Amino acid sequence: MYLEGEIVARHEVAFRLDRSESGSRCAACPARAGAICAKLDDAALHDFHQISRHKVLRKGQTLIWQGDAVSSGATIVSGMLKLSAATPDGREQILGLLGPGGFVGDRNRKRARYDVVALADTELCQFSGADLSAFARQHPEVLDTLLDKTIHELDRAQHWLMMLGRASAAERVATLLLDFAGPDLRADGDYSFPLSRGQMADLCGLTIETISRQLGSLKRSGVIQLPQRSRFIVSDPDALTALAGLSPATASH
Amino acid sequence: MYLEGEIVARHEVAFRLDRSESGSRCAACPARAGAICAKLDDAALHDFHQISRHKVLRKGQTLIWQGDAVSSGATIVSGMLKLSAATPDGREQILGLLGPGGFVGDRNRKRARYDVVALADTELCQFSGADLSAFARQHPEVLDTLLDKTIHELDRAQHWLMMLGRASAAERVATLLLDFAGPDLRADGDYSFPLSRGQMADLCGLTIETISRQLGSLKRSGVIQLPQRSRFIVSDPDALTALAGLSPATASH
DNA sequence: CGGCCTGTTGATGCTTATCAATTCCTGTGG
DNA sequence: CCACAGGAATTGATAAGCATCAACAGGCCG
Repeated sequence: MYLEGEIVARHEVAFRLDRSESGSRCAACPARAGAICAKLDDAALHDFHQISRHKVLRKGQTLIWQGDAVSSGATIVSGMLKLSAATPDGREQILGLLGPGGFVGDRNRKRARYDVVALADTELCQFSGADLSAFARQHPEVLDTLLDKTIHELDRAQHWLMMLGRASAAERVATLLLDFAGPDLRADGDYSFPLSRGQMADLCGLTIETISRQLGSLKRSGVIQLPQRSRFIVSDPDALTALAGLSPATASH
Repeated sequence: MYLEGEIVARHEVAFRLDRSESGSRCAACPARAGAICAKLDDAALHDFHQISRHKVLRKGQTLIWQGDAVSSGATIVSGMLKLSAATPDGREQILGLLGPGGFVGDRNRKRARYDVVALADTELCQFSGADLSAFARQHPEVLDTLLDKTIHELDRAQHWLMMLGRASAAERVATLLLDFAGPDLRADGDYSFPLSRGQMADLCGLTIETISRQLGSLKRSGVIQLPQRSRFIVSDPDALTALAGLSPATASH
């Protein structure tokens, strides 16, 4: 199995670097600009590095199970995590997605209210809750950054509240495509779906079939093209934006 | 108008106290235990009091309009605020409710993404964004408390994401009633609706008619009684809890 | 007593879920 | 390299759930 071999190799490299000259790995960390360690100076970064532990998740692996006791937090170095809750009868709703720089795991909470699953192979920088609390007491700038990140997550959640509460299927899918396209939306731009149809459905509060139909509808009306399952081309960005409706200033992600 | 007279009187009392021996009012503040000033000691509380301004909103008044520039924050002393967003064509979704101790207004944000409206006569303790930032730099415990509160809001928002994305009308209404009843749910307990049917609809992502029908259905099946429009009695708490479904451990509010 | 706002109830239709069948990729093994 | 298996996605038919439109009832204030 090629993939697994690759992952193990990456893990070992990470582990070796982890034990090397402290802080050097942090300085080169691609996720640092957006992570809770962003505002730390070199000395503080050295200390912070001491309490961190590198961890690798393979695509599909679960970091935290809904209902588990949680006593740690982690920054995402690379990859992507999905936070999702499920009802006893199997309905699932994605509560959030986290990319590089994202922070998962809340202090003060005893039991996880949602599953945390890797949507792609993911590297984490993990901390124990106690270590993180102690560090934050000495370095309030971590709290400051964490507060900013939490507020940002709250914004995103509120944006989706509006979607799930009041938007039609067409509006939800159009908004999702704009989200996927990101800030550099342009005519004939070629973008990829970071999620499967099923995951898009769990995010939008719809079914796979409805997602598929809405994409088909957008394709038939010439707003987008679907050259492959995992890619889309935005032929008419203005039309897509108009379909998304719901307030002009709703760029999240 | 009786109500208005009462409000003006309260406002003037507040104003006089505001100018009196500093900190004394804060010490007696009923909202303090849950507010961002909860962890401040007496000296810090004195300083904090200096940058605060008392403000009173009448029921129905708007504190912040969606799209407005915001440069201040406020703690709710008494009353209740609604955070809601509306689409250009008039659909509204409530994004959150804040009671005493709640904090409204986000640092770093240039424009409000939602309206903030008083659902009842409301007293606020208001701060300029600059003052609050400066104070927080010197008293990181404010950041700490604010982070806790923001995480709590995020939890609530995620709980509602699940509701709006995956719950039926019956489940949403049952959950709402449990929310209203609070932690002391008991058989034949008598509770009041803090929201109108329309506000409940805006919170649940439903219409007024659907809310009314679901309440009627619960009444007909003997789970609740509706002696007045603004009150309900929970005859069968277990049935109500079962109807709310969606994970046993979802007490918010 | 009477208007008016809020809430309830009823009839109908649209939107989206559900169930089912088929097609299309993707990647695996021959 | 090609064929094939198996999951993912699409498409179709039908039904459930909720919205919408409309009429009516009940409080609450003047």
